[in-house]
Amino acid sequence: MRIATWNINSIGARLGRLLEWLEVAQPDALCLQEIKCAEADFPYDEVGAAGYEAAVHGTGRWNGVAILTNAGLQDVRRGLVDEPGYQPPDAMVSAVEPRAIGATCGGVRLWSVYVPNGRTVDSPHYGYKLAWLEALRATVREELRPDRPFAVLGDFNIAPTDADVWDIAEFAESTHVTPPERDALARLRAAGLADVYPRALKYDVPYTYWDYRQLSFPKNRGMRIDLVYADRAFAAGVRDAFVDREARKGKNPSDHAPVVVDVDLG
DNA sequence: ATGTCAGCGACACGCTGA
Repeated sequence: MRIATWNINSIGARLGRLLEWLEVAQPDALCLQEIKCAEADFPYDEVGAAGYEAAVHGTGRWNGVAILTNAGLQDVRRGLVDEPGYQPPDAMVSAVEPRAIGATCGGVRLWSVYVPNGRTVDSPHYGYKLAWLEALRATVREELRPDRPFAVLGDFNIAPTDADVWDIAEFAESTHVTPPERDALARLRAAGLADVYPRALKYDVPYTYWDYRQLSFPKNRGMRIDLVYADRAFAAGVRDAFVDREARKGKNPSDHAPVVVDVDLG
């Protein structure tokens, strides 16, 4: 089975690139993040014509996640256990955002997640990020079962180690590299998940994201923040994993590249 | 040089989020 994850940065702006990539890469399941469209507005017909069913969790302008598959779609679950919402400083109430969806595809349990960015360490969005990661851990603990392979794939907005950013000195005051964020990843691993580390098809480190600004992609000023966290059964079946940086090239790319995993599951 | 991009409300481009 080929299973992939891709922060597509708007399915409306990227539908052509998505259909082209599905044709070339032929994944059996694809976790998408930042679709930026409501569930009812998802391009089901175009994706269906390419051979894929879609489970979608989205409300419109921001965020939004989906799982596409040609291996059968079952037991779709939207949102996390006790998922926190984001409460902006001037807002009266917090709002839960569409950032997580789970589904079983061809016997494999998959979650597509878009972890909150955090913005800055002193922002309320940073605390929201940490609380959201705790809810993700609770959900993983509830979902892990011995009878089916399991993986959480998505944009975690955390670089697991200093080597996962182009220059750690540039991140002295930044989110994505702080100990509390990395501790949250460590707790996911302690719950029974392993980081499926992909091959880089060029350069040394398999970055998955390059900012649109400052020629970051040609200069390879990237970050590895799109991760595949797999349980023991899934991880044991991994035959190959790589970042498809070709998808970051050319006209109208997303700022993220897909992570592709080829896995044999009994 | 912020060497960027997307969506929104509104219909020109500033604002927000990344």
